[in-house]
Amino acid sequence: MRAAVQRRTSVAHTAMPYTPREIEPKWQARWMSERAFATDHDPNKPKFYVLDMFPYPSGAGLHVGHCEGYTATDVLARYKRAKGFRVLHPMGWDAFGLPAEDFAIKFGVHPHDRTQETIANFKRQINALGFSYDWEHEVDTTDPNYYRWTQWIFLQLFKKGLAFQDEIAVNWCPALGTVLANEEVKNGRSERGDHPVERVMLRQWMLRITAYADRLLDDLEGLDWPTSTMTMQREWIGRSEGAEITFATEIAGEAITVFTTRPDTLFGATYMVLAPEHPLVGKLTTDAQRAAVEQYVSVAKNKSDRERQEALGAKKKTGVFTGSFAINPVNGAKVPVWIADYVLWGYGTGAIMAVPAHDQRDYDFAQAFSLPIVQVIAPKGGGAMPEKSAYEVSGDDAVLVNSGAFTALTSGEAKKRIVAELAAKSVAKPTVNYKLRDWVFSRQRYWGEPIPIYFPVEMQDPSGDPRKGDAHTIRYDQPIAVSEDELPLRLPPTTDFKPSGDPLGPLAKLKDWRFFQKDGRWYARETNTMPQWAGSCWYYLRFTDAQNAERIFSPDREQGWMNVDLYVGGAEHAVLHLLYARFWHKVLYDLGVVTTKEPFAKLRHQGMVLGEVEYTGWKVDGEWISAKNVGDELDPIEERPGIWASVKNSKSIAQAQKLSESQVKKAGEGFALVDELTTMVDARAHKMSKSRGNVINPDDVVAEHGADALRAYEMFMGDFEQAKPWDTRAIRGITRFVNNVWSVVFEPKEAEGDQHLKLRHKTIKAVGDRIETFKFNTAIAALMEYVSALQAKGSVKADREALVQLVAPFAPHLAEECWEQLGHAGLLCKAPWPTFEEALTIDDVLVIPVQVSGKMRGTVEVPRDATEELVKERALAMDTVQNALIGKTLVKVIWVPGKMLNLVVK
RNA sequence: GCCCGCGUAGCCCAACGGUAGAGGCAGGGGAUUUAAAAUCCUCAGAGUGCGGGUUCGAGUCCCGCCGCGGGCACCA
Repeated sequence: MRAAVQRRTSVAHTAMPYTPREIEPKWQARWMSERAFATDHDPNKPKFYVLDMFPYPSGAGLHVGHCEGYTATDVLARYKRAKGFRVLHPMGWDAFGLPAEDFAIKFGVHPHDRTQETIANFKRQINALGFSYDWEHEVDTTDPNYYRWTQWIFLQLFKKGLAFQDEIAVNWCPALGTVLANEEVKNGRSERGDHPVERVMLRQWMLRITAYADRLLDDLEGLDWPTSTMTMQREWIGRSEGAEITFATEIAGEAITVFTTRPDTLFGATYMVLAPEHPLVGKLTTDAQRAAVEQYVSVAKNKSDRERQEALGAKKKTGVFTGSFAINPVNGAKVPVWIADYVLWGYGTGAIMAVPAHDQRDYDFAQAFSLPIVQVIAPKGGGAMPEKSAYEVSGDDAVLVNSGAFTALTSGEAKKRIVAELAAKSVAKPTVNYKLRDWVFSRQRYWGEPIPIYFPVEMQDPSGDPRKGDAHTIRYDQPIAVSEDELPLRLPPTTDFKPSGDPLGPLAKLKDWRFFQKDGRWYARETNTMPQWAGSCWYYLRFTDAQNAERIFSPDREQGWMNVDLYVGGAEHAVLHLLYARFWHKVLYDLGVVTTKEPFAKLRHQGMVLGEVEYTGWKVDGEWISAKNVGDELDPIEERPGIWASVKNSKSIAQAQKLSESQVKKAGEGFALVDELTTMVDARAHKMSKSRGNVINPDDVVAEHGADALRAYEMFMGDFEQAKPWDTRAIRGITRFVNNVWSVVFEPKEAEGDQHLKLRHKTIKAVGDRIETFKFNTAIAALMEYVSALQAKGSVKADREALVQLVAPFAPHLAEECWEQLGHAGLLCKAPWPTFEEALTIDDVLVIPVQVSGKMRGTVEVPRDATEELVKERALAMDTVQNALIGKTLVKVIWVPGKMLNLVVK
């Protein structure tokens, strides 16, 4: 009998189990068939444009890091829809770029085909997570209907003189077969692939982003962006105010102009330095010095950025004297002119006045070559000067010394006066400089947007054919825009994508495409393509009207949706993508194509999702050593058994040994071997990487726990913007939570009366507030509390409905299934957000902490509107308070209404 | 070297300047089970990296350090 009852109970449980594997596809299919997330363009509703940084669809598929950002935007999108907003929540593909092309070279699959495969896989993964994207607004940067407009924008840049060609020293990466933007080079190596980069002179397309430097800087003001990102953009633009000052030389008619931010230190300029590339180098070099100078210049020019970097690390400065002198315009002093590669040709005028007393770099150089150091600035009101370094203080805290008529002025005042005096003699002018350089916009690869430009071809023999290799000259100096009605200029089909080492790129090999005849004349197309950044510079605009076949987008749509209300993506794009997109946006604004000055009103970066916490012990020759004796990790080598590192203060190599939790024990601040408590081990989470083997694949998590659990877990892990480790065990907590929500709805326990009324209203308020403030982890914590209460004490229907609605943004499939169970025929994602009454979120009885001189002595329970008198009276009635008052005099009472009481005694 | 962020129970993380604990993981005990898993109940656990300061009161604000992570790096 008993067994029979048991069985029946267990049957009742299994009759309606929570099976994400079934309900998730069910609701995904329903959402799709009902076009549940089709964008509502109703202008009478408030708008909310919530955007993810669209991904490059890599072959590796979606990453749990993507999921975090996409879940956050999806939570907001679903929440805002429920709050009555019309929401634009699109997704697309930043699909041009090197990996597909490299894959093509390796496996012979056309980049287009490969890209479509990887897009399909990404889309499958995204849909499996139940994100509410409107695929009717999808864009693909490699689609000719999209890049047609990327090319159109390029032509507008060209017509405005913002796209131009230049012969410049570029970062040529032989391994990648292309040039790279300055931004794509780190420590003299390519950011992508970590290959060496060389400096070579090449004809390049450039975009004049520097013309927008001030606006890119000024318009940051007022954006709701992370301060760190704003700071990085400001520093990247690097606006710096100073003056250009001209020094006469010994050669008539040849003067050296320098840029300085410290004209107040002019009396301390004891030598000058020209960059090795400076055009005056040859003229100023004396015969006696010529051999040495030529030697130095040729070495410097061939130095890779990597080598320059290493020289910087060593703090060793190199240089050579030209043999000639310049005249300091402020005091007529003769100063020697040197050449050194610590002066950059690309910044300012490529020449400096060196003030070793007040600039550390000049100081180091002067020390190395025994050049004079003259102090001209001192701390205001006396004070210590550094003994072995430059004194770099300026402004009102520093005054001039040894500076003729300007002595005793503050540094700030002297800057103005000296420039004014020299300006009157036309040897100085106030100048602003930027670190920002113009943007190198051409790439020598196949898989990118063709640049819609062609050039006249001059044939040596007028009847010759350049396609056959007949002698000809391409007039690169006469670029012609492809007519707008001929766009898109399609990428020609080919099977040969291999970079040839030829800076013209693979397209140059397609002679039938490259050369064409018009009105009896030959022309040659530009064979470089655009960089991957191009497509992402304006995709957020196309999203508003992705299927428009006639124009880039309709003005109605642009005005109806821009600017982006919330933009979410990785901090790695803090400078590059965000700066480039802002630049294009401003150009489009000037053209009247868009109506907002800035594209992204609010920006948030998701924190990195790290791998699981790992315990790592270190061994040298089979013996354990403490982790603190281990130096830097060595460069990763594929397929090695452990990770290797140098050992501090020795030539030994340590090998990493992965340890299980049972092999380690907490010891003081860190962890040690359980058998050897003095040997410390590393306990930390590492970045997910293939080589470390700690990558979590979302597909696996969905298969095991379901999409809702993955979504909710990603939101629960910790602060959205902070890095946090993955914890496979901790997902269980979320799985339990999801199950609990399920059982509250499917195995309801009726409560006697609406006993959760206040908790319900508090929870509705809390979840809404926390979604809006990006505190998703605490929103879920509030829901966990609520669900626990409903499980423990039973619920009424209003509880169950509120719970399901509040859970919906995080676990939408579960919520839809529950909503249906609660008797609703329509979709939950179409239902309005629950409301709360403020009065019901406030407690009637308060527990007031009582302190005596700041120390906790207990609490008193009082009505919500209790006065100070009442609380004080009850507090004084407590023994713990009385004991603390013995022998003391009450001098002050701090009463924070509704919060706490503090009795201050002496 | 400079800039930014972060250091709170074994772990992940909460906490308008006002009772250090919301939530989760792991752990102990118990219930259920032939057993295990799952589930439920329950218990315990830190004084907030270190040193100063401001305050009636500091995890929170200020100063100086240490550690971790990220970014920048000869920009005159």
